[in-house]
Amino acid sequence: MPSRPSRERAAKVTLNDVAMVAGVDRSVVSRVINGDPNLSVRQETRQRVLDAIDRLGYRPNAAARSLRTARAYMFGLVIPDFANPVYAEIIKGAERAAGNLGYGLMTASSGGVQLGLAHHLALLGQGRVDGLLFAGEETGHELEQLRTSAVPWLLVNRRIEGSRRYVVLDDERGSGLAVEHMVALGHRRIAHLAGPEGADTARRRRAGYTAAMTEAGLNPDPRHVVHADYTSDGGAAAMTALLRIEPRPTAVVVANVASAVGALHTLHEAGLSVPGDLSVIAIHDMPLAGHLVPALTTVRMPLGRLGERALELLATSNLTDDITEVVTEPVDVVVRASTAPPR
Amino acid sequence: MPSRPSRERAAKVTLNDVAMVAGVDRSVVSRVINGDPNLSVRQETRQRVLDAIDRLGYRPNAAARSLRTARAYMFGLVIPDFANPVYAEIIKGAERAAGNLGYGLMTASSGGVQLGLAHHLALLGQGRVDGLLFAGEETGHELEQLRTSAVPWLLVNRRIEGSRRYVVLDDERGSGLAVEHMVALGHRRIAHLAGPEGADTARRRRAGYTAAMTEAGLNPDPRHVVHADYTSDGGAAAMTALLRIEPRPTAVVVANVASAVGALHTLHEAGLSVPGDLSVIAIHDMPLAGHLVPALTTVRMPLGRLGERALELLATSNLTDDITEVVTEPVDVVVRASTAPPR
DNA sequence: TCAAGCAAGTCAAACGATTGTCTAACGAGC
DNA sequence: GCTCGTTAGACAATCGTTTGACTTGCTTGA
Repeated sequence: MPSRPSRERAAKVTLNDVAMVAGVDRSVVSRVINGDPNLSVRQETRQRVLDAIDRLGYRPNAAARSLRTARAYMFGLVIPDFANPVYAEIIKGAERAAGNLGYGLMTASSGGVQLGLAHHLALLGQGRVDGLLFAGEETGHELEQLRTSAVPWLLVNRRIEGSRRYVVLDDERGSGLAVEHMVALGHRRIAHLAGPEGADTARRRRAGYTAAMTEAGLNPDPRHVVHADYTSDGGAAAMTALLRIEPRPTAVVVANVASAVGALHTLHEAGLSVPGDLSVIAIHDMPLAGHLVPALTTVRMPLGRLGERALELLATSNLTDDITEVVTEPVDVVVRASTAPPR
Repeated sequence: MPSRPSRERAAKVTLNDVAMVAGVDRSVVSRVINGDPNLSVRQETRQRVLDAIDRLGYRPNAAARSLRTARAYMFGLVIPDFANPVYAEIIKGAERAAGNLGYGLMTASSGGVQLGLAHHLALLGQGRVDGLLFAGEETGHELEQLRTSAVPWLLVNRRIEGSRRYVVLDDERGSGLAVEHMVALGHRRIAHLAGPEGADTARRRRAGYTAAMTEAGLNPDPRHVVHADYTSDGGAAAMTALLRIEPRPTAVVVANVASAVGALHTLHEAGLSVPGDLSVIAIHDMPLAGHLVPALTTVRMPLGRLGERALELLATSNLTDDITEVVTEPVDVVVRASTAPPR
């Protein structure tokens, strides 16, 4: 009868221990575990090995395995801030893709600890992960360090000057659709509450806004573009600034949901009705949007797919390959209650 | 002049390579890097070593180091869902604490991939991390597996039957304060929009609600306690149910912010005013709360401190120690616009 | 002059797993 | 009875670091 009884101590059990108990060489145990096709064993021996593993509660040592095989079966993802729900979607997508490939994914944030990229590279060094995804706010200067690193890396959701390894979304199209939605409703004075001036995503969304305005035959008033920092506070402040402009815009395309939350709050405080006095649309969709007051119309971007694709590319690329991909999957407008024709 | 020029290839550089270039034994390089006090070396030699490291772009191999020292200088944290902002605060706290101790923290989610704890244990096995924090939704059954694991672990923000290793917040006090706030405003029919029935945090918050109601001489109507699942959708549905009760409560203590978002939305749809018709307070504070419409009164709980403390305890505990700590740090009411005296 | 002491390193054995190469035993075929 | 081919597993090198023990050549004190 196979030994079902409780496994033993939590002490360190190695391949050698298992081999002793099973009465075989440790190489046999290793091959049994890994299903090595070169191994031939009797069924009975194999069972002895499996029983020993079970009874001792053996767990392979990841460090030893990584050292020997030069693979960690683990990828890393560095994001700026866990509180930003945009990254949650990206992480989920990347985790899904990693799981499908039989890998794990570990995420760390660069924002909290002010130690920067160098810290992460030191920690993640070699041997800990097989590749690194950066969805962060690293400067070009910091990325310089990546060049001397032996682990494959890839920028997610942002490009950086001089880098030829990135995956991004079609942000131009995202804000373009937002503008088109407003235009279709009959708006002509459409403002843009943009992201931080330095950010690549903000730049691309702004470009999409401008292009779509021009395409619609509207000449965007330069005062109608204000920058915020992708936070609720920033969005609130920027909206306050927008409200001072005469004539006031009748619609605003907000660069992300967090800013839109702040913007809606400002409008409420100012006694303005949405969408009565002003229509609001934001880039990126997420569950929160549907529950805001009023429910927020958004442009749904394939953030999960972005994370997924980034990981796939990372897993299959050489360190020296160029990777410059735009994930164009579905981008569409989710119409809710915050947009309507102008009065 | 020290060699400033560009570092070289991204190929694999080992301690041996550095030793060759510097003309010393690899043990010297190792000791220089790690600041071994037993080493005595001439300043000039040390500099040769440092130059070689710099020139070759050497980065220590984490796997080899972990294998040899049996320490990974890395902790792991498993959460159920990155989209839940409550965990963001916990993660940040834990990352901070890890950084202070010279460790890294890697976070993974258990929810996305439906592989469960076993998968994570296999991946994180031995040698990859020095300890594991679980802020998740593991069942007691799953935790059984932890018992055979050699890596120290700790439950965060939840207890589980039979486990003596956890850190939690004072959730009783949190919802107690919420009730007291409502009572102080003059409310008497105070409902509780609770969390999922099975969840430990929900149970404790509910207990705090009941105790505070009793303490205030109010006999809580059992129909005034409804359960939701900590999501916006759940909160919306539960609020709908609450509104059907006669006489209607004048105040509601919501178990978390996500549910409160859904609840506010339901109230808005129902044409009820907050706080005019109903006052709303939620457990946990976060930036979003201040920007909702209306701005949400909350009970601020020290989530960051919880993560921080959990990591500290994990780092300093033996696998066999009991750890049963309640983080009681500041818990206070953040008054915003969603609560007022009853009409 | 000699031993002791110190400075400046060197040597080599681990850590735990993987994997290419070997070997012993056995049965089949002639 | 002998060779050959399999089967079933054993052997041992290796991955890159760390670290206790050891060596070598000087200096110093008596």
